[in-house]
Amino acid sequence: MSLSLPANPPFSLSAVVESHGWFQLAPFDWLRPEATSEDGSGGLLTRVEELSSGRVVSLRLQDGGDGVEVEIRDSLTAAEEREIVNKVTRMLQLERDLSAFYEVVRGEPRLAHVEPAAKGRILCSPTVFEDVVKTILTTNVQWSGTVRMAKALVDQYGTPLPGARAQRAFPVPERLAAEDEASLRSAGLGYRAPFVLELARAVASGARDLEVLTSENLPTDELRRRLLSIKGVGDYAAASLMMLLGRYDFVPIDSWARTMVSREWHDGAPVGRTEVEMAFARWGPWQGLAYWFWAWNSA
DNA sequence: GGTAGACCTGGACGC
DNA sequence: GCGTCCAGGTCTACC
Repeated sequence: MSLSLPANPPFSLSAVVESHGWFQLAPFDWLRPEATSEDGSGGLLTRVEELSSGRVVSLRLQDGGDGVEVEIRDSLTAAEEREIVNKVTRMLQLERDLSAFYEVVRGEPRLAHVEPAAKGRILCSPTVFEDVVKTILTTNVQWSGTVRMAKALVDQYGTPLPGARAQRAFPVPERLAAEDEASLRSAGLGYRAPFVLELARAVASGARDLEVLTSENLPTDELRRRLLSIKGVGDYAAASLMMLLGRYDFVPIDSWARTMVSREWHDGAPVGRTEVEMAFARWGPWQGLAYWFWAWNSA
């Protein structure tokens, strides 16, 4: 069966998918546009997803009209279909309205590319839990390490797709909560293992509700406070997660951000948090997006 | 509130 | 091939 989901214009699947490196993390798989069409349009995003009913399905997402076309091999119940619609809507931020952002950055040459290319949406996971775990996996490690750890979690703990055991979903909190720290360490998570385990157990037990963080009614300061209360989530990780949650008031400042700001505005001299913050402060509530999509001189 | 050291791993480098 | 050093954010203990 297939589902056609509309998006707030402008929309481009490849612009969302390639907004950052999430598409390289299991169980996402991305066939770039040049691999799927002669004119360079399109692209195919696939992902194995475990539904709350316990069923595991394979999703194939492609550009479709004014939104995205979702193809699922199996027939679904109405509840399962609703769940997939909700998850895809979150993954691709289909309902995000970025017209105010485009208005604010109009006239800034380094951001002139965003609106014509339908950039501004950021690829998310279907659940906040998966986004938080993966963000913890980005800390204090090079990107190749994040890719390796995400793959290990999926390969070792993800529920397989029926008939294709090599294809697995991202493990649900209950699955990770049943493990012990040594097991997660053996998956290559290192010192992050207790952080991920504690989070999974808190979510599985109901002690922590992460999905409530998607509520637009939650004040930004309160959202940040709740994210920082998660072990393993510091300033950088909280700012990154806020971007995924549609709050752009903070710039995720990591070593790359400091390097790029240093090259762009300080002739390569070492810079700290303050200089990065000052570089994007003028964009106010959109500064996170301005940073994210800035066309760096030296990138 | 600010700071130092520990955490873990892969990659770069020198021998 | 082996050993050493370093980079990458966050936590905890300490001042």
